[in-house]
This record gives sequence, structure tokens and C-alpha cells, in this order.
Amino acid sequence: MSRYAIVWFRQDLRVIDNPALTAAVESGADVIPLYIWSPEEEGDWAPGSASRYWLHHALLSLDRELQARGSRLVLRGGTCLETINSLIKQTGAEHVYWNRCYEPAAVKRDSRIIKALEKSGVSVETYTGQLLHDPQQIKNRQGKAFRVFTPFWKHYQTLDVTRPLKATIKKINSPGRWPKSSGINGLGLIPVINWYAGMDRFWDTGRRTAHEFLECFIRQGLPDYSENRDFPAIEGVSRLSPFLHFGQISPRQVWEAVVKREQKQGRLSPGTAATAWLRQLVWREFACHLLYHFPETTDQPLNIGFKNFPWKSDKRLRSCWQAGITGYPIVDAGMRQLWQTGWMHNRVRMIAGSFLVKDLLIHWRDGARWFWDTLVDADLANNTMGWQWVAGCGADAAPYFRIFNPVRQGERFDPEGQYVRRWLPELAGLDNKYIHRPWQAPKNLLKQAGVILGKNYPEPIVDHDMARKRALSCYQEMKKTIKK
DNA sequence: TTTTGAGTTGTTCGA
DNA sequence: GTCGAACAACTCAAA
Repeated sequence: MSRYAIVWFRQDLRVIDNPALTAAVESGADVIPLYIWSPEEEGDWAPGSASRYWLHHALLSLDRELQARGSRLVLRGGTCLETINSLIKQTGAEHVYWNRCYEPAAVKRDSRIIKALEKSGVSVETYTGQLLHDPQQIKNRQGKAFRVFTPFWKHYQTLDVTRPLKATIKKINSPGRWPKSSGINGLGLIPVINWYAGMDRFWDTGRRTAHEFLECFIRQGLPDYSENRDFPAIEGVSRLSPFLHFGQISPRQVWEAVVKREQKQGRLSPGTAATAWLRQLVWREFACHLLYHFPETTDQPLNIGFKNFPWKSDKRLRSCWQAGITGYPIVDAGMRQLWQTGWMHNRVRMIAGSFLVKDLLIHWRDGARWFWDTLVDADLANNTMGWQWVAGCGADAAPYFRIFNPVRQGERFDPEGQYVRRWLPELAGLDNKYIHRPWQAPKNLLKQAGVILGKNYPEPIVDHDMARKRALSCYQEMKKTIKK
């Protein structure tokens, strides 16, 4: 009589270095790999359109990986506990395995499911698969959660990163009869209207894997990462974020690949590009750590003083920002890249974010929402931390007076205007000197370039100098209300 | 326990 | 053009 085990895939859509799957296979059981599409159980943060698009492809690719090992992915829609229970009923499975998630809704849901399953005599085994270290295990000397990155990072460097599971799974035992699967199209993740052609092109969807992105980056990008990372026109970053979010590659695999390349026995030497890059990987861990310990921060500022911040809600300005028609080229280029590819360069995320929050005084939550729906790498922890950082209300946040000047940032980090020209072809003919401030260009240059301000490219929707002063005075106003 | 120093990613202004 | 100070105040880790 063979035993059945369910492996419930969530944000770990991979076969290699998947602790839950490995444990199930090593137990000798017949394994039922399961994915449940249950957006209504994600609370306010059901995956957005871009995430769904990515998920669709990630599930297809997981299914291929499983099929190459004699298995397959069972897809279901519905509530998680009911779906798992119905599979248990059908197959008599006695064990359920998964890798832990850390979002507030997932934590609640999972602990509820564990209780219910164990009550009915089903064993549940959970593992650390999405992070290098579980947030509960990371504590400062006072036994509390870290709230500042640098000590967190220092602490991380003292920890041993477990090596990825080397036992590559060659064969996964199948159940005698496969439970029904709804099939990928049954989940309806891909929209009827094809707005994702630009994404397919940008990501070479279905062909370029996470490992190709990683290998390519380590070979070509990593050596100059520190110099290039801030220049959005250069391919200086790895673009691994969506793969990491969906667990198509594990942080341990990433860590290991870099450390191996460095030829240092697990220790990082400071000041190298490799260390700088792995530091970013640890930012991902830090974000998760923060969200785990401060779950309310998806909606509430960590620094509660900001509850009194006089945000404005101006729908017209907000839609200008969303559509990339603010009149500030670097902001607009970023927002259009986001819309067309589901991704935005990190430097530009900060500039565009700062513009929304400080120049337009629109609540960071509105920005977080928009990113949530449009990013293929939308990740609740990273998104929450990023927006609170840019708004100045988060952990280790930018001081409020640090206000990005979109013209200066453009000139510094896109000096030739290549990035702007790529995403704003209407400005392509404009001189470098004015590419980041077309409203100051002489009339004849604009004419030559075919730019008609207010027609094919907007005038700035706010004056940055004014906006900066206004933001600072709002901050003063907020402080007054705290003192009272 | 107290003190000290540091803190992802900036900008502006005046010398 | 370059440089340093100011822009706030506070939390937190670590000595």
C-alpha cells in the first residue's frame, strides 16, 4: 500500500532546491503536486493583473519541470482548506508539505489550515524555502526584531547560509490515479485582451528561465554592478525579482551561485560588487522580516506620526502619474516602462515614487496599489517597505526632506537620455540638454524635434520647486499635530 | 545602564 | 566649478 503526500506549491514554483518537495519525495510517498488559485484568500492583496500574467507562465514552467520527472501539477481553484481536504478524501493522502509564506493573510490562513488538518489526523510539514532565514529566528541582542537595515545586514553576514539542496530530484513517484486538474486555462489568469505582448517581448516569456537570467547577470552584469546599478538605460541589474517572488529560483541558489563565483569560503569580502548585490538580496529578507513583525504596515505607516500627514487625493493628478503623463520625462518613462513590461528599474521606482508622494502629495498607499496591480514582481513585503521608505514613514526610511528632483535625477542617471527616449519616443528627437526638461527647451529645438508641448507631450503637471517647498511645509504641519 | 554614533539610494544654498 | 553645511529629529544597535 503506497502512501500519498500532497506538496502544496505557493511561492516556490520550482523543483530544484525546494525543501518541501524534496522532503516529500524522500519520504518515499507518491507525491501529488498541487497549486491552488485562491485570490479571495489573500485579503486585500489578491494578485494583480501583471502578477497573474507571470503566475500563468510560472505554473506552466513548473508543470514542465514536474513532467520531466514523471509527475505533473494539479491545478485547482477554490478555497485552500476545502481543496486540500477534497484531495485528501479522494486519495487518502496522510501528509501535506509546503514552504512557508510570510504575508499576514497567508500566515493566518496557514495556521488555520495546520490546525484543521492536524485535527483530522493529517500531518503537516513546513519548511523555509522562500528566504535564507525565517523571520522568527532573526533577533537582535535585545531579542527583538530589527528595525534598521545595517545591523540586520551585519547580523546576516554572521549566519551560515545553508547550501541549496543538492539532491536534484530525478524522479517523483506518481499516484496510481491522478486527481482532476482544472488545467491552466481553467484558472483564467491570462486576460482575453492581449495587453501583454510588450511583456512577452521584454521577458522573452516561456524561453528565458530564472537560471538564465542569473547566469547571464553573474557573467555580464555583476562585475560592474556597483557602477551600473543606478543607470536605467544600462542592463546593470539582474531582473530576477519576479522569479524570486514566485520562487522560480531560491535565494539560497542565488547566494550560492555568487559566493561560488567569488571563490571565498562562504565569507563575503566587503566592497565587492558581489557583496553589494547580495546585500540587495538581504534587503528582500529585511522587507519580509518587517512585514512579518509589523503586519499592519501594508496599510498603516510604521512611523505613526504620519497618520496625521495631510495627503491630498487628486484623481486627475493620480491618473497622470499612472499613465506617465506628468511632464517630467524620467518619471513618465518609468511609468510607461512599468505599464508595458510589468517592471521598472529600481532607481526609477524611487524617482517616480518620490514624485507621487512628495511632489503630488498623494498617499503612498495609492502608489503601492498601482504598483501592486502593474508589477510582475509585485511582492507585498518589498512593495510595502519600498513605498514606506520613499514616503519617509517606514523603517530606516529616507528622511522626509530628501526629495528627489526629477530633472537632476534624470540628468545624473540617464545623462544621454537613452532611457527616456526608449520609453518616450515622442521626445526622441530632443537635444540631450533638454531631454529631462523639455519645457525649458527653445521653441526652435522643440519644433525640430517634433515636440509640441501640451499636444504630444505634456507640460509639467506641477512645478517641482514649488512642490518641494510645499512638501516640506506639509511635513512641518504634520509635526505640529504630533506635538499636540 | 548609559552613552554614543549611525542611519540605502538627496537637494539646495552660499561661500 | 567645488565644497560643506543645512535640511529634523529620532530610533536603535552596540559598546
